[in-house]
Amino acid sequence: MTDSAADALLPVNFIRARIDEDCAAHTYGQKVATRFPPEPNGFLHFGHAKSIFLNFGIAADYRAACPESYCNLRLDDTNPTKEETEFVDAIRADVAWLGFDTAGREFYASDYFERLYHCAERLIEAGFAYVDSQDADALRATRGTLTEPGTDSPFRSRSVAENLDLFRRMRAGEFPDGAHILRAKIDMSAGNINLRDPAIYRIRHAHHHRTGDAWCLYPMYDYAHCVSDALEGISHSLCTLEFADHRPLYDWFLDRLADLGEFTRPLPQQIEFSRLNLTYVVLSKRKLIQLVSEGYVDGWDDPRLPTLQGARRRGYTPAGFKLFTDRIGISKSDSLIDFSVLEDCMREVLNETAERRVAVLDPIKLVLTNFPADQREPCFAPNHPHHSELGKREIALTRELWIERDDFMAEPVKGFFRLTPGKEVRLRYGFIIQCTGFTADANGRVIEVQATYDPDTKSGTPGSESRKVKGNIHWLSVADAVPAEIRLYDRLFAVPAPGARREGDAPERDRDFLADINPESRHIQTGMVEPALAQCAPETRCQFERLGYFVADARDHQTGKPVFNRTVSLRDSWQKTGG
RNA sequence: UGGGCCGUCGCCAAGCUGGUUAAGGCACUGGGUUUUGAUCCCAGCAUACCUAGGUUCGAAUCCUAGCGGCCCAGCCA
Repeated sequence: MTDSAADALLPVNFIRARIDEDCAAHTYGQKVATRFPPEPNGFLHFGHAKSIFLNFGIAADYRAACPESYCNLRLDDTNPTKEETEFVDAIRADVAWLGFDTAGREFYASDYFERLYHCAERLIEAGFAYVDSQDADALRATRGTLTEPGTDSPFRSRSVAENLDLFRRMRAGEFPDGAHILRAKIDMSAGNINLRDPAIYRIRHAHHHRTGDAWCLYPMYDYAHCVSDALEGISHSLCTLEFADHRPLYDWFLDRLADLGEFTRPLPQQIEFSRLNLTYVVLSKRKLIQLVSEGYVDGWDDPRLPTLQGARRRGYTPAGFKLFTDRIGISKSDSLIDFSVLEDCMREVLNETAERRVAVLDPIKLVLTNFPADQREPCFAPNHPHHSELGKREIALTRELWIERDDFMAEPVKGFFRLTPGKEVRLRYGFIIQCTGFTADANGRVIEVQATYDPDTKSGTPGSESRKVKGNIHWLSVADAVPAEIRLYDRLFAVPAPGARREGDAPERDRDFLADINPESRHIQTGMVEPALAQCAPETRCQFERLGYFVADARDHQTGKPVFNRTVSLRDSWQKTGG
């Protein structure tokens, strides 16, 4: 039970329990083989991250017990009208970003077109498939409904010879799109609609991103997927719950093909788990496409989008996603994870790894009236409070400083313990100061705060600890601070379930998810940052002390012209309590 | 009288070949540390497992009947 500490850290779920048995019994020899099979018709989103860590994670973990284990990246490109190379490249990059090397393990369903075709002929020869010449409307009309059985096609009893001839001519390009399809001959009265003679092949005179114009006949998912799994020696084919109804079909194809000698047993087995649902976002491909194409966001990598590319630009980390997927687990129950769980995971990782820096997002000037105008007092700020090995850096304190507008209140509310007239506060890593006054413009807006500092209270000097003040605010010297573009992001949607019906809405009818977009999801402002931040590389992550985690924008940040995106704010129990 | 899946603490989630004090995490609450109202540390947090019956010495775990939720009628994946 307690073999090692490492065992205790491995995720526990029903899928791993199943695999444990197969692995121990060597059902599939010395391997556990999985695959991650996205269709290259869009960008990967947070839901895919769950699947990636599941599939690649299992292959990695089981190598200890079954050394030949692997996970394939398979591009499921069986529909030439929707798929593009651009997406393939993005998918590969995202998988790599999450930490998985797919070198030598990258496959395409389109690589198997010839083999798929061959197997289809075998199926026809064995009487398990036939060419149907009804049009799409007729097919729909004869499929039946959820409660009524379908009816047999008039073409269902064509001879093997005729089926084979037609199928070959379909491949040869003799027929236009839609003229015929190849169907599995199963049972038009099955309660499971997927078994009512499902389509196996359709004619599509279309250019495929990899096979070009070599084919005008393309296999359907249900057929291509299980065969692809078998060809790749997949042992456990993991997919989401909505495919559970397809499992009988998955097994039907493979069983028959195995009987015909095309595959050897044991055959791959499909296991379903529930997909990720997150509050305040949409994870449907259709809706993401709409948000991008209609300009509600700035592109597929907009930091507000739940795409992996967006997350990366937002400053989210692969380790954060790993923590998240471990934390939410794998099961078959419909779950709805609060977005804050993901944010907390990012905070947890960033807290450990991100160096601290100082930035003032909404600056007002603070003048230390008893501080000499020509003096520069060196102060030392540690780069990480828990990791002294990361060193410290010098920041100079001068007479004129920038402080956060929020850190001063002319008339403090109850519980406010930062700067306020007559009160003391510590300038972080500097001195204790006392507020002596402030000046406001004609509109009553504070434009400057005055204070005096106590030279005997410098941080790090003997005795400085003895004087306790509750407030502790960050600051930047006016002389040294560099202006920076700061992009503050909030949730893209204002409600937990975008597009969902709410109380008072007409029944049985969803609202337009676009109406739930949060108009305040992005604020761009100019703040001040410490000089070092103007020199850092794009994608550098750090914590702006007391504010949150930020990342130098991958596209727009330049040396001397800094641009930072807020990844996530720090937790704030002051704001939370309504202060 | 269609088929499939699910229902354990606010959110996740173990357990479900019957016998455990019903794991664990997150959130939350209280206390401690702290020059980030952050972090960190300690403590607390389901006599209860959708409901109602039944079997049993004993049921979250087995049986029956209900209730609730999700998915399926693409020549999409």
